[in-house]
Amino acid sequence: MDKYRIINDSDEVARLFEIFFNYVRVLIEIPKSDQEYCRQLFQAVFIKKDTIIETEGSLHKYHNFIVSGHMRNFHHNTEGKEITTDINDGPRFFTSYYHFIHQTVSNENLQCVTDCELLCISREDVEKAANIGLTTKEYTERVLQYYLEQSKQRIIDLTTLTGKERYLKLMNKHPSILQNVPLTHIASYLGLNAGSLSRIRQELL
Amino acid sequence: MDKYRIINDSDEVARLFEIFFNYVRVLIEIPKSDQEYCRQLFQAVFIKKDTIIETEGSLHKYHNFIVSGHMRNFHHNTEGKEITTDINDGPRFFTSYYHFIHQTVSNENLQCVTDCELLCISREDVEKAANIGLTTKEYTERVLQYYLEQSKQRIIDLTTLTGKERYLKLMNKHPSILQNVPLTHIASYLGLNAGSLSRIRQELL
DNA sequence: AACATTTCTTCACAAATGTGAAGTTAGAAT
DNA sequence: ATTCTAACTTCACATTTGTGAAGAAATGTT
Repeated sequence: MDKYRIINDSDEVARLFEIFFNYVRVLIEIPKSDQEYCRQLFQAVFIKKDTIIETEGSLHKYHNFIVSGHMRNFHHNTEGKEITTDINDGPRFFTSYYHFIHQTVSNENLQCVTDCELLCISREDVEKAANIGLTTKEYTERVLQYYLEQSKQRIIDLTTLTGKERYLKLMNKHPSILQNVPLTHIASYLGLNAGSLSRIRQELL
Repeated sequence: MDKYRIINDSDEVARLFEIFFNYVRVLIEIPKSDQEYCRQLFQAVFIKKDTIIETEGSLHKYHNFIVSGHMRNFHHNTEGKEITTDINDGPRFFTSYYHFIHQTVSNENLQCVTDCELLCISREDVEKAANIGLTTKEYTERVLQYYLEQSKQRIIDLTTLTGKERYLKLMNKHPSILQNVPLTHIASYLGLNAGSLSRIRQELL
């Protein structure tokens, strides 16, 4: 079975875009004409569990929107250990922002932890859309700001909360992550040892 | 003695702007005409040690550039405890980015920890400059991106390094912070208890 | 079903960090 | 100089987290 599969069925594609526009609408209203253009630029794909869609040491080509499923962002530290820096579920954009913006060789990997339905747009098409004067630019700014706000909160959590508190917070905000993503990755994301996380979970029973 | 003092002496002002443009030049080249306009928009001020220039519960009015001195960003958590989220020395921009952009009531305080020389521009003037088509907008984006990159690295450090390693890293990158900022604030910034930081310092002797 | 692989848990011990009180030092204020 | 306050250290003890090995459980593969 293939790891990638382009979704062609028009009903399926329509369903994905409906979720996409519902998500985007919260941040910014998109005119009908722009929506039509989006349907041309984004490609709908199904990606199998565990597939890595962008790898370290390369230029990341796509800006990805998770319609359904779970993804993580990870890299290898100097000792070769995997460090998971981000985990999220759809619907939501999920990209290695810094490298996508700077067009520098990335040191990060984007992996679909579960089966995923994605809407992907290439870097060039993002720019094409921005040049035509679509609402893209404004939207990109908001996505960046949202990401910044998330990072800020995460720093506060890491400096002020205990491991147990961070775990509970994640459990409350994203219960589906706990049910779908291996605890090894969650431990790394929370800044905990796998064994320590296991102990924390035990204490909560 | 006043806490704020507008710097009028033209030689002094010239010195501050020289440092400012030298800093900015690294990220983006500013045309002479724009530089002249900057001199009109930014105000040079001297601010005394310990003065808080923007407070929580208000709209932050200025975008601040530290020419010399040390500043910190802090807020109070639900238990009323001070949490220091950012510390830096000049030359460098230092602002509560999220709230400045969103123009929402801030929950953060900006404090000059030592005597500071600042160049400050009001929110309205930033927009004014952007509308006139100055290089401002592009520059603001880069500042934001830089801030994002910093946040990302800080998250990695908090999840993967021990307290001692984080302390050493700060010591190497910003030795002047250790000599000028109270350890209480540095401990909070590093996510450590003041006593623990003291112990770590002792072990390094 | 049988096997292999990954994920998760458990354990005992080590190391790191938190806590609050007490004491010391250093600076600021008068 | 004296006093006052804030900053820093120190200590003993509690709590949290790390570590690596071993085993149990779950999942995937053939």
